[in-house]
This record gives sequence, C-alpha cells and structure tokens, in this order.
Amino acid sequence: MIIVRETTKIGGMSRYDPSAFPPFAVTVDLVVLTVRDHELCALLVKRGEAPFQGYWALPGGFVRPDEGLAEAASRELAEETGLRAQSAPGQVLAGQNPFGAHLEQLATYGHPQRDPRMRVVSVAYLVLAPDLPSPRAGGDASSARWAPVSELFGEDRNDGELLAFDHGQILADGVERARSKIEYSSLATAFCPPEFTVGELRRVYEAVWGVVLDPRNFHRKVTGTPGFLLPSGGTTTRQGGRPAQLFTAGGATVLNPPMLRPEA
Amino acid sequence: MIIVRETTKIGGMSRYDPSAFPPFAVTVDLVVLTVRDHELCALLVKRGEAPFQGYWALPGGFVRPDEGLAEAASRELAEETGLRAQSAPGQVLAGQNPFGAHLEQLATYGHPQRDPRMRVVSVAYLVLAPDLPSPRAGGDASSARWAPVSELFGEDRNDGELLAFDHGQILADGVERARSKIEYSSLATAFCPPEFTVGELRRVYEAVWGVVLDPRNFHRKVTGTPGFLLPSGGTTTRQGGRPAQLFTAGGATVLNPPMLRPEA
DNA sequence: GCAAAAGTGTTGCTGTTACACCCATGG
DNA sequence: CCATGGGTGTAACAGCAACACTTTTGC
Repeated sequence: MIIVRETTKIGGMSRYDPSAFPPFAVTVDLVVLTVRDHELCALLVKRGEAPFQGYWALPGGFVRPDEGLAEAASRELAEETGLRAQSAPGQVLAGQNPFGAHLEQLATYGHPQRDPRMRVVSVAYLVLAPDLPSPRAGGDASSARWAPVSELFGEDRNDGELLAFDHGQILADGVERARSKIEYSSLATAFCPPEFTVGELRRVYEAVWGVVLDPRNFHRKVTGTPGFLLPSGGTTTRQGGRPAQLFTAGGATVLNPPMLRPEA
Repeated sequence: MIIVRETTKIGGMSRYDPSAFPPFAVTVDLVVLTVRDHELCALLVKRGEAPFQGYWALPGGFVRPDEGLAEAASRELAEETGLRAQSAPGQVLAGQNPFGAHLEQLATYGHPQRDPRMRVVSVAYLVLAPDLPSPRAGGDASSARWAPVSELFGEDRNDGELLAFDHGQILADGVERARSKIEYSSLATAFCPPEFTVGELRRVYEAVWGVVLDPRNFHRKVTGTPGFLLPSGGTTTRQGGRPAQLFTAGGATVLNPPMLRPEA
C-alpha cells in the first residue's frame, strides 16, 4: 500500500503535495440507453472474472493516463458498441453520423468499499442511442445484451438479477436522469434515427416514461415549439397508415414550456 | 512515474488488474454559494503556493483513502467555513441545524493537463448556504472571501481576476446549476435561515437570477404550492413594514409547476 | 400622517386537455 | 372498403402576469 503523505495545512493554503497522493484508480462506467420494441433498454455486459464473476455489469474501464474523462467514455463506448458519441449537447452533428449518440457525464461514485479489491472512483456517463442492430462486446455476443429496464426495476423485476458493484444504483440514476431530462430538453431525439416522424418521437416518450400520450396534442406541441424539429422534406409510411412527414432534430436544446409528464 | 499495466482485453471481460493502475490523485472542490446583500456570492480562498500562487481558487482538497466523496466534501467544508452540510436532498434536518447547508455533487473534472504537476481528477460539490457571518480559512481571514459572482462573470467583471486551474469553469457550472435548480425545486430555501419570510425567499430568487419578481404573485405561488412552506407560527418585522409570517422549509423538494424564471 | 413591506381580489391571456373530425395510405 | 396511423379544429379549463387595493407595522 502506498503511504499517504498529505501536507500539513497552514492557513488552508497548502492543498496537496504533488509527490504524494493516495492510491486511487479512476474508471468510467457507461449507462447506455436505447428504445427497442417500445421499451427502454440498457446495455449490460457479463463479467468474466472475480469479483462478481458471471454477474451483469455496466460497460466501462480504466481511464488512461493521458486521456480526458469524456474521451475515455467515448473510447469505451466505441470499443463495446461501435457507437460514436457527441459529447457537446446541442450539436447538430449527431444527425450526420448514422451511429451518432448523445453522451453526457452522469455522476461520480467513490464509496471506499464499492470495489472489494481497492479504492476505485468511477465517473459514470450517460449515453442515449438510437436502436442498434445488436450489441457486440469484443465480438462475443453472449457476453452483452440489451436489458429492458422494466425487468430490472419494474414490478415484474427479477430480483435474482442484481448487477455487479453499485451498478444497479448507477443505472437507476441514469434512467432517472434520462426520464427527467427529456421533459425540458430535446434529448429524446437522441433515441431516434437521423430522420424520424412525430409518431416515432412520441413512442420514444411513451417508452421512456411508460405512459401513453395523446397523438394529436403531442403533434401540436412538438411541431409548435420553434427549433425543436426541422422538416427534412421527405415522408415515410414505415409505420403504416397515412404518410408521415420526416424531421431531423433542430438546434433547440431546451424546451420552454416543457413537455408535461403525466403522473401515471 | 508508476508504470501502467492494463490487462489485455479478452472478449470485453477483463476490466482491470487491481494490482496495477494509473497514478491518479482524487480531490474535491467546493462551489459554496450564498446570498449576501442582495447578491449571489461564492467562497474563494487565496492560494499560498505554486502553481497559481496568489490566485483565488475554490476551497477543496484531497480525498482521504478511507472516506467517501461526499464525506470528503463535507469535511473540507467544515474545515474551511465551520458549516455542516446535509447531503441528502429533501431532508428536514437542515432547519434544525443553525449552520445547516445543502450539499450535492456537481460534476467531475479530469482534463489531463488541468493541474500542471500531475494527473488530478476533481469531484466538484455544490454547497448552498445561508448568509454567514464571515469566512474563515484556518483562522486567516485575508486568505478567504465572498466574491459576488457578478464581479466574476457579469458585465462589470474584472478580467484580471482569473481563478486558478479550471476553477472558473467549475464555478460557472455551479452557478448555472443553482440558477436552474431553484426553478423546479425548493432549494432556494437552503439560502435562507431556518425561519424566513416570503419576502426574504423572494429576494433570494431575485439575487440568484438577477431579476425582479412581482411580490404579490410570488407570494401566492409559494404559499399555494403544498409542502413548500410550513408556517412556523411567528411573525417578524425585521424587513420593516407590516409584520410578515415566518415559515420553515417544507418537505416538498420538487416544485410542480415550476417557478418561472423571467427571460430578462 | 407617511413610507414600507405584507397580503388579497380580479381580469385578461397563454397554453393544455379532451375529443370530434378529416386525410392518405396499404391490404 | 376498412384498418391504421397522421394531422387539424375547437371548446372547456387551469395557471400565470399585471395591477388595483387593503392591512399593519415603524418613525
């Protein structure tokens, strides 16, 4: 164990001695969410080694000595899913990249005993991605899956399936962040492909919140908010019924007034 | 420099080798905000050593090997101000402690070059405190001060006064978090003493947002929101004029519908 | 009395809800 | 023709902004 030699505090000035510091490891963990088949799903990978061998966990890994935190999250995301993420909110580039995804810092978890082996501080990132073909984790499909969050937290949850470390808490925080953030921002478009219809966007809200929304009022609300949606010109009938206009995400990132989440 | 020996990745399973990890230092930095004299102010301390010697900086310090992150933030806060913080949002205890303050995690900053000496990852915490007598930093009053945020970011800012490291960014993020969060939560009460009047609470909103609010509509709004304010029974004339009812913060932590921030 | 701050009443406006209704396509 | 989803019109209603007005203290 490395010996900690914190400098004596004199007048609150001496903040730390750079030549001596406590032995910390820093990792990033990813809460990757998508909407599949009308359900909010999270990406999980299976652990192959102790501790928590065989448990499902969030994807993640070490931060390398010369990379930033968001950079590390982005790299891990690409390694495990092939996704490329946009970390700056409100950037228009997301639509240009067919595998674009939203990435933002969620929170940092550093309980002293969260990893039984050593002191690990983990910076969690939240990723919102459009529906992807299938997860890949180093080419081994059996070690990664999309888990519906209702199975993990809902009434019909399987309590036998606990996540490794404190990843259950991290995932819950990520889901809650996503649920509240689509209320007052245009983030829900991050779950959609580059071009999408109003109905598809509505089904995203319904899946994330677990509610049903009035299609007519929803349509008026989102098309009436300036900068939220940009008509792309095309139409599609991929959902059946009358052809629907196609839109791309507009530049507006903040919705005012917000989308109202029904209390159900 | 410690040599990094990251394990080879096999099927995305091997996350890290606990016996070898990159050399990271983990610190906490505090954005301590209060309202003094109708102005939103932040607590700054003067650095006594290189780098950035003589610059103003956010209070903070090392995370000790056996303490949690919030625990470290709370300890640093107590050491530098004498404040005791409540980290769990919505706790009723704040009113019982005359030096109670709200504490929540803000974000984590880990740019590889943010500290010129070594790799430092800093977990920033946001503290909202009622007006305090005067800052103390290890007993040396000249090394700590309350700085109005308008002087640091407003039109009348003094550009010569840059903060150390990336603390300007951290402070800006904290101020923005506070400004947006009092909109849809009852957090503004954290800036008030245990007992306060509706007018005092309104002046908090006005100082944090830099706007003027209609006293009549504000009064109706906050007293009409169930669980926001609890009448304590007493009255006061400390603001002059007709005696005002005294309130304590109610249990409600989320305001729905939110307080509307004027665009001015 | 006068200034100052606390409260209440009222009116018009904005935005939401709920639902009737029409439109355009595939089968 | 009918089912399906897309889109518009409209009336009832809730909440907010603006402002006139009353109340209760200190000086």
